[in-house]
Amino acid sequence: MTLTNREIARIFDNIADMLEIKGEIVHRVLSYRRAAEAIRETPQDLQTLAAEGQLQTIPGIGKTLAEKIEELLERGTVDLYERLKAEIPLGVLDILHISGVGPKRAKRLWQELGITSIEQLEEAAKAGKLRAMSGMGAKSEQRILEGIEALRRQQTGRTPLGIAYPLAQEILEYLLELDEAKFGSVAGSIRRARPTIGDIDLLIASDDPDPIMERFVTMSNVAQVLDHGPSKSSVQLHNGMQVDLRVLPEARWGTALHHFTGSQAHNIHIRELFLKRGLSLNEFSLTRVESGEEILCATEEEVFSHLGMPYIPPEIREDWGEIEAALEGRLPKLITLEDIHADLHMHTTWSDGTLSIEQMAQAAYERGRKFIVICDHSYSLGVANGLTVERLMAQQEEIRRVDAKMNGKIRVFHGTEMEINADGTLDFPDEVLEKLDFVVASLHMSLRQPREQITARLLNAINNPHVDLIGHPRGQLIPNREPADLDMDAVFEAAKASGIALEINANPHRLDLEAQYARRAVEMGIPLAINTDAHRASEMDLLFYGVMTARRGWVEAPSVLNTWPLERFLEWTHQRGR
DNA sequence: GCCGTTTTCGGCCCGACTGTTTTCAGTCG
Repeated sequence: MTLTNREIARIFDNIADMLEIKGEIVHRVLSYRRAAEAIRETPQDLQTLAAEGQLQTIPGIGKTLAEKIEELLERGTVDLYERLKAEIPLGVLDILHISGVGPKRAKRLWQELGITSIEQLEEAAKAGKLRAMSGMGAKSEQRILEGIEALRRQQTGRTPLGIAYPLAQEILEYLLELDEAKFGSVAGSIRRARPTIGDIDLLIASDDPDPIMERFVTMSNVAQVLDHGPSKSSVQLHNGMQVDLRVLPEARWGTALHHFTGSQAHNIHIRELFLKRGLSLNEFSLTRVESGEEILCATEEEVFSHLGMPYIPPEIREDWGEIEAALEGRLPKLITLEDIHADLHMHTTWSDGTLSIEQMAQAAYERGRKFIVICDHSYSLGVANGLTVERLMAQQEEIRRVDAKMNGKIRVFHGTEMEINADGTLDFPDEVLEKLDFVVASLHMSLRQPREQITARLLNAINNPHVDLIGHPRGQLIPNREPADLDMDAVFEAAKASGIALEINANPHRLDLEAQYARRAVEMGIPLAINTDAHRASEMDLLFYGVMTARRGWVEAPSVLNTWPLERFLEWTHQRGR
């Protein structure tokens, strides 16, 4: 059983933590952390890359780490890790996750008090044993206990974007009600549209921060105030989420928003470029290193312009090549919400939706869609009241009737979201599929099959000439269900060969394909579709999550079926054998 | 441990808040 990318990343993170506790130089530690992060973001399997000798093409992976990855793939572990584990109990690493405990304290707690678990630490803190250590007092003890509580409130590590984003907007709007607050923005990973969010970052422009900070730390949903200063405050909410608020003067907005949007890797790269030009960048300004002269930037555009760059959209600020692209004038023209005028995957009461065909058509029309495809489930998905062939054909009559009734305001087409069964078979035979306007095929069941089996299932659907689109290809549910163990390289190769499209499912619980896979699909010339998979009218409003995900994947409008004029869309489905 | 339009060796982004340190270390983002 070879290790997955995620498991290898986790081992590198553990190695980084242990090296840090040992007091290893910080840059060696950071190398492991950066490598772990890069591995998590890599859409290809490390195994494949290793076989091709391509591991060092991953940024942050050099000769040494490439060898360690190869050893991990072969043996399941690596000498360094084994030696470190023999030296430092793994429980000490758990303690590191407590807010207020870093490597230095974790090491002293372990070595001076023999504490190797969160439970032991809690017991010692409650017994007042921590204050015996130099540099630790009663307040530190209390803070650690609060940190343990905070960790327990935080049940799952990261929060889905679909929960964090509306919450962040709500808090921001509440704070902006104050006259002292001129304007504000959500920043951090929400602004970059990461599918899951660690904490909420908010930024407000003001010359008088105190009342804003006061309103922030006294919000009714605050469980605990973590920091409370004039420029930065942090709280933890009752739901476990941490929210950071920064307040800065309007004249410094550009540098501030850029700084707090990140990513950290992007910021570091940008700052290095500035340093080479004799400029130091922080959240307040640019500073000429020699003269100390300050240059204020009120907009992000100004920040980039001082490097001779165009504006880089936040969704692609991950140091995945956007800085080089900006310098060379080849930034993508990212797709926008306005580019989309069709939705090719939605449900009705015929299967598990809540509205009739006509109601969904009307709701889509009200949201400016020019055409939609009704794709209800097929019969093998019994829990969703999937359609038999007979009901499917009856549905077609109803769809034709509604399409006629809409009188050209919006076109309504007939499709299916056909089940790809556990044995790889499809629910409808070719002669049925031929009668439909559009065919989506999706995996819902037996998602934990071994890689070869589940990949073969999906390839069977991809290779069927009547299937136009694979719905939510990897089958993940954010935050709790991992994607299926698919050989994505094989999936992309097959999709390329068959000319099929792949979906970016806009529902924030799915966001599937994720950005890095969407980017790879586009690079290979595979068309995409961004669909809401709506089961009710309100879910049509989640389309922007799909668009943000696409933007993260450097996707441009021409690659996306939903941006095409109707004639071109119909032509494309025709060419696919209809 | 990575990496190279100043470098294959010697660098590696930058600042806020807290607590207990009488001048700063630790932690965090």
